[in-house]
Parts: sequence; C-alpha cells; structure tokens
Amino acid sequence: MDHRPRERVPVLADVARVAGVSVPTVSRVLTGATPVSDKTRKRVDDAILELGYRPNEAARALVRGRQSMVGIIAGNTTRFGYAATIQGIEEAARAAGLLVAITVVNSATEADVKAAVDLMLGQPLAGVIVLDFDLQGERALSALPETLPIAVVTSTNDGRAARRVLFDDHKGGYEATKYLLSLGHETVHYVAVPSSGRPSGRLVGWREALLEAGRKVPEVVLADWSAQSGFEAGLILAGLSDVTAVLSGNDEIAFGVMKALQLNGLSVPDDVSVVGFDDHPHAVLWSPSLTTMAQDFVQLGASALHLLVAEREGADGPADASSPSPHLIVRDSTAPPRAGGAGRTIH
Amino acid sequence: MDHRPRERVPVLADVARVAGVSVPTVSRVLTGATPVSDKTRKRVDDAILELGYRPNEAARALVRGRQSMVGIIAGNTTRFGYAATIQGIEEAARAAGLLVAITVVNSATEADVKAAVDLMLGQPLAGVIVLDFDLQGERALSALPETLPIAVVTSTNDGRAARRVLFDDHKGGYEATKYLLSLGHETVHYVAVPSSGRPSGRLVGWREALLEAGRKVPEVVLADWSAQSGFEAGLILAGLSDVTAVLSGNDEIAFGVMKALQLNGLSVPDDVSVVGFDDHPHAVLWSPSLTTMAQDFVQLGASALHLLVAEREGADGPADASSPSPHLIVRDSTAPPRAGGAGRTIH
DNA sequence: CTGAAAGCGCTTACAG
DNA sequence: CTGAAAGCGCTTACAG
Repeated sequence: MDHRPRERVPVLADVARVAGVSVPTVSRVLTGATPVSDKTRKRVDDAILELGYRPNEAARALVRGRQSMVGIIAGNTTRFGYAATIQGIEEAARAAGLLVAITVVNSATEADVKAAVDLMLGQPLAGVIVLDFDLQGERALSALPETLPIAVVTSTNDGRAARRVLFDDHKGGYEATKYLLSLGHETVHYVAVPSSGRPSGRLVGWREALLEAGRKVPEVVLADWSAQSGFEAGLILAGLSDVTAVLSGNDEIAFGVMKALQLNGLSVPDDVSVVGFDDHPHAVLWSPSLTTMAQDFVQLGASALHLLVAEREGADGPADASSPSPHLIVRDSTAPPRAGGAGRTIH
Repeated sequence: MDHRPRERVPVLADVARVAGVSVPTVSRVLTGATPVSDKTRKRVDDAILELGYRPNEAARALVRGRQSMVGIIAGNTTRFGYAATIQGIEEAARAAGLLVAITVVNSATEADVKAAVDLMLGQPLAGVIVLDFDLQGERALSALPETLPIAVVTSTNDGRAARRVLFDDHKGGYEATKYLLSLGHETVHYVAVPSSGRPSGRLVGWREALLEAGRKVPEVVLADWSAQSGFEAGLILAGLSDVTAVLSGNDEIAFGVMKALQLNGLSVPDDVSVVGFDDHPHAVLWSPSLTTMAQDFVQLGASALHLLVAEREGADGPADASSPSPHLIVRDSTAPPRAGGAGRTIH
C-alpha cells in the first residue's frame, strides 16, 4: 500500500501560476459567477486537473459567511425512531445540497451535554436539528446559543423558542389504549420509554384513556429503548396476576415483552394482548405479528430539515410543522381477553 | 415564538473592543497557548460572556490548516451492520474531539456517487471513512481524491490504496457452513446480501466449505439487506424440496426467511435450520432464537477512526487493522435434519 | 473579460 | 505579559 507523505496540497494560487492567469480569474471559473473567456477557462480547467486542485472549503466558508452543513444532536443513532428520523434529515439535506453532521449526547449529565454541544458548535454550521426524544435532547436544546438557527423534533410545545416539528404522541397513547379497552380488557398496563423530564405524551394519553373509562391505572413499568429492557419489563408483568393487555412505549420493547410472556407460558394474544409504537420493520414479521401505533419518522426528519432551511433563508412562513397523526395498525398480537378469564384470573 | 432576525454574530474584534484589549490577546485567552495576566483574562472572559461570543471555526480551520471533522460515506445508515459501524466511528471520534459528518450514497450510479462525494468534499475534512459493504461504497472509494486521508472498512484486500480495517467475511461463511454440515445436513442453501462487485467473502466461504465436503452447491438466492427481502427469499426456498439448512447473508434476512418458512408450514429448526450473520439485537429474542455468526461492528468502526487519526498524525504505524474473527453463536434455529426426512423429502 | 486590492475572522511569529 | 503586523486561501467589489 502507498503511504508516502502527501505533498503540500495545491491552492488556488498554484492553479493561477500554472495556468498563467491571476488568482481572481481562477476563482471566477470555479464559482461561475462572472463570464470568463473560453480560452482562459480551458487553461484554468487544465491546470486544475493537472494539480488535482480542490478548493479549501474553510476559506470559502470564511469569506462567504454561509455554511452548508447542518448538525444533528441526538441521544443515540441506532434505535429505530432515532435512526429513521436521522435518515429523513439526511435525505432531505442531501437533496438541498447540505451535509449532515451528527453528535450523540451520551447522557443528560452536564459534562456529556456540554461535550456534545461544544463539539457541534466547533464547526461552521448552517443550523442544528435536535431530536428532543429524551432528557439528553432536552438539555442539549437548552444549551444551544440563541444565535443559531435551530429546529427540533418534539412532541411538546414547552421549552425554548425554536422551530418545531410536532408529532402527536399524546393521541397515539390515547388511541392505542382506547383500542385495547374496546376489545374488552379491564385495564391496560404500560411499559414506558425514557422521556424528556416530564411524562411522555404517550404515557399521558394512556392514563387519560383509562381515567376517562373509569378504569384503574396500573403502575408504570420503566424501560429504556431496547428490546432487552422490554424483556425485563415482560418478566415483571408475567409475575402479576391481572395483566391481559400491555401497551409498550416502542416496538422493540414490545418484542421483549412478548418474548418474556411467552417464556412464562403465556400466549400472545390469547392470554395477553400487546401493542407497540412506531411500526418497526420487524413488527410485521414477529410471531405473532405486532399491533402497533405507526409513526412516520422519516417524514418527521425531512420536515425538520425543511423548517431549518426556511429559517436559514429568513422565510416568514409558519414557524412550526406538524406531522400526520400516528395511526393504529392492527395485527395478530391483540385480541379480546379470554372469556371468563380461563387460565388467568382477572383481578 | 421568537423569530426576530438575529443580530450580527459577534467576532473576536468585538470582544477585544469590549474588553479593551488587542485582538491577539483575546485569541491567547481563547487558545490558552501563551500566558495572559489574570486581570486581562478576566476582562476578556467577561466580554465573551457578555457578547455570547463563539469562535468562527471556518476561520480557525483556515489559519490552523487542521480540520476536526471526519466524513463517513455509506450505502445507508439504518441497517444493523451499517448503523453499528457508524456508532463505533462516532463514539471514537467524539472521544478524539472530532465531529462526524455522514452522507449516504443512494445507488452505485455515477450521478449518485458523484453527488455524495462532492457533498462530502465540499467541507473542511480531516479525512474520510468509507463503508465498503456494497457497490456504492466501492465506487465512492474510487472517486475520492488521493490527497485526502482515507480509511475503509472492508472485507477485501483489493482496490485502491487506503488504510483498511479488514473483517474476515470469508471465514464467517466458511465456519457457518461447516457447522451446518457437521449437524448432518446434506447441503446448505445461501441467501446473499448485496456485494461490492465481486462475490462477497461470506458467499465464497460458503461455497468453499461445500466443495471441500464434496457437496453440491445450490443456486444462490439474492436479497437486499432487509427482512422483507429475506421473506421473499424464504418463499422461494419453501417451494424447493431439498432445503434443510439455510445460511442467510445477515440476521434480518434470516428473520424474513424464518417467517416465510413458518407460514408455509415448515418448522425451524425441525424441518429447516437457519443461520444468520451479525448477531442483531433481535436474534436472541426471535422465535426460535437465531443461531448466527457474530461480528463486532462497533469495534470495526472504532478501529477505522483510529486508523484515520494515525494517518492524519503522520504515524508510520501499521497501515491496516484487522478485527477479531467472527464467531458462531449457537441458539435454537439450528438442529440436525429430521431422521429419514420425516415430513420432508431430502433430495 | 481580466487584474490589483481589500477583506472574511482568526492565529502565530516578532518585537518590546 | 501584550500589541502591531503578517498571513491562512479564498471571493467580491473596483477599476480598466
């Protein structure tokens, strides 16, 4: 392999010298702003090729004062909702000629939040998109300077001024719970994903639907975003006697919950109905296939990017965008409770 | 919400004026390079706070000639192997004080490859890491200029000079196939992930193990990286009469294959054994849990970042890094073939 | 159409 | 310890 030290990288002045023209002329053929004679252009192009010249983007950014990179700050990059949102941002950014930079906020500690924000602000940025899905995101948002264009993907209207893409988490939790009650379940247990400080919308919607129907509200079981944590939550639920319906904060948790229930000899959906959130690609393939509240994260991400571009261009358009409501996809993991509670005691 | 036009962002000269010192002095307290008197430092710090000053990183990058951003070029960002590798790169980069920028190469067409590469090169970069997992990655790598530090995550030694993190795909395919043959299967079918032009290492290893054992080599079934494509492959395999063992190019494909087999009344592993690749987090939760060839993608990514940093610092160290070999994790999706072929005809 | 000059915001020798 | 000067690599008026 060839690892000899690279020679000094050629700069615009080198091109000018080789082409026998002035520096601004080279710049003109590069930017295409002002007309240049064909003969001159040709000589410059040849010199560029010969030297393998590439413009120094730091210098360009400095003089233009206009950046072409957008930052994403997120609690992680691999969980389905995060990854899909990032995908939406990246695709929309690429279409707009913008590059995407990403930094993860490891935890909500001041040190981790500051590290992520400083790393991000250490680059020439057109703006930043924050994924306000968790406490890390929330804190990072607060730590960002007022002087930067910011867009946030969130389910809450509180907090600092920034353009928002709102998704209706509350409605999702409410509708999913109503659906389970409509099947005849006495109550619905909830396994929670982490939230941004205050209770998440889906949790509030769940509780509201239960209270509205006059049902008791079971204690929330906590999980993180992982299937493994769902499995542990499922073990807890399997040990309770009155569980016939479980709403999970996301699909990966639901996968874990189902596995734990099944390992404990409980059938899904015959003994326990399970509903997830997000419509993960594996939801349709699981056994049983998973009933879930679908959310279009890719579009959420794209909307956030478009909001940021609008702000950057000083548009006076709507400050916020809202996404289509989540919608329930009914599959095989939900059913009415066993008649008379056969095999299971209902309370 | 507050969307008044942001005032001109303060520059170093503003801080100097407010603090009543010279521009270089402000720079000195910023960089911490040269000693500054406590009194002066305090006045400068106060001015920075008062103005909310942030250094212009484009200017810094220009004068320092040293960039603090690494680019990642990848075929996608959401499939497990890609996402985990990107996670490893991002974590290692953050630890090294580097920000990560990502662009996806949509397809291997010249237009898409050029678009992605140009977008990436349009930023001040310390170097680029290419995920050479597919044809897009391969082509993007070729399109990169020689003057940039480059690292590549790959399973092949061919191609252009660049620091490489090699993972042993060939061995993975070989060992997985040997394992299935050792259970008593007559042959092993293979469902392929996309490859970088030439056949992938895992495919070659699979074929080699079969030939070495004197078995017939079944026709390869093609898939992309998705569980859905695995499902379609599974439908094809379910229609053949001699299938008792299937090696899948990744776990998500294996999930789809299993689902299709099961929907066609075939039991996994009683009728058909299935092995995956990568150890996706869902592999252990699937029903049946999936036997798979595990690969530590997070570490692959971290190694690539370290290679890039070494090159950037002009280290003469080893040009390449190799990762730990993939290792087989045996779970419940594999078993010896049914004795006498009960319920299924073997050939 | 092209060149000489100024300037983007910072850092780094150079003097004192 | 601090200031005046030069320069990083480019683009954009300003002249011609």
